[in-house]
Amino acid sequence: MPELPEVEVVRRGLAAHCVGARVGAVTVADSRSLRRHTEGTPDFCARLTGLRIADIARRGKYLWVLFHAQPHIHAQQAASLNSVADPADTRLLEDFALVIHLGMSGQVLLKEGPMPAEKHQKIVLKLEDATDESGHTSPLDMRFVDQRIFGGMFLSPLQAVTGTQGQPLPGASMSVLGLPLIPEAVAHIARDPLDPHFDSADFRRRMLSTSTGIKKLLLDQSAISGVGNIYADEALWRAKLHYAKPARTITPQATRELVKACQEVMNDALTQGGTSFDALYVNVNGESGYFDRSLKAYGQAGHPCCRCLEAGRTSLMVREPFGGRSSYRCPYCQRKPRGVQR
DNA sequence: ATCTACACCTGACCGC
DNA sequence: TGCGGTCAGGTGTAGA
Repeated sequence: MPELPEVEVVRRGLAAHCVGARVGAVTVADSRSLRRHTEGTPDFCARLTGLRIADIARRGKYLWVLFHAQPHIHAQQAASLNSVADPADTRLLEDFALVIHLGMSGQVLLKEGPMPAEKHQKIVLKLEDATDESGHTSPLDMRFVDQRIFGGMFLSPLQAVTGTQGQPLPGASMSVLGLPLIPEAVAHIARDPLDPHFDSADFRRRMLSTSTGIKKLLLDQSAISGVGNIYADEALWRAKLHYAKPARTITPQATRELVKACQEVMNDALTQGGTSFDALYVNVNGESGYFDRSLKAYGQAGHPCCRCLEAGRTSLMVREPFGGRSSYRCPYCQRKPRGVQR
């Protein structure tokens, strides 16, 4: 299941190979992957064809591709700036972005054209002038593959943002004519804990203004983004917090430790997931090696809590229903708060 | 207004 | 062997 670290691995792979490439033919094999593109498949294909990729950005689990403005628009913008039209000027971008969400099972693969189609291949963008492993330019397919079709692609207008939402994103220029921009569809997403401009004061305000439990808030992408069910359980285990502890009862110190736990667990996953894209293949299916080796809570029901084991105790991790899904915790380290049903 | 419930999907797995 | 039921779970929205 792709959460923030997996999406960032994809972003880095795409940035390395696709920036500077030009979009050729666009093929949509399954329009359900364009569910969120309300203008329809032909519009999607027509607007992308011919654009040159300027950058790849990410916030939380959302990923998006920025394009250089097409030549005639570029010339208009340059004229209004009273400057020389320079096609290499990355400030001059198309006014929409290609937004990608991997959902539960989405992958973005980069393959050389003749390779056989993947089983659940939904959308293919032919790229000219992509960058191969040896740094040379070559044609490449960007393939969106998605078994369960919870993810998808769509075009979303770029809009100006202000305040901390307007600080630059890591690893990607998002500025057009000096204005910070973000796709409309992503504007409600909070900055993630690996973002240098993550707004911890705002997250704290959200904690104090709700009556819900802490895990629910961790999964709320408008409060803190990039955290899914797996990393929420891992972070709560590291911070020794019960998932149902009311967020407003958590101390400022414990809040800092929880945010730090989110950062650490996702950085660990990023370090391990980031090792696997030496081939011309952007690894994206959330089953990086991290899953097998390093999970301390998620999926560990019946196994000893390793922190308790080190302290000479034997507590077995438990799985409990949580909002129609599952939550994993140590019954000793993550005690149920008083007054909480479950 | 805020919160809950469900729809969207496919494949693996389990019990009969 | 097969077949129905359950689970996995991020997101947006309809409904309470």
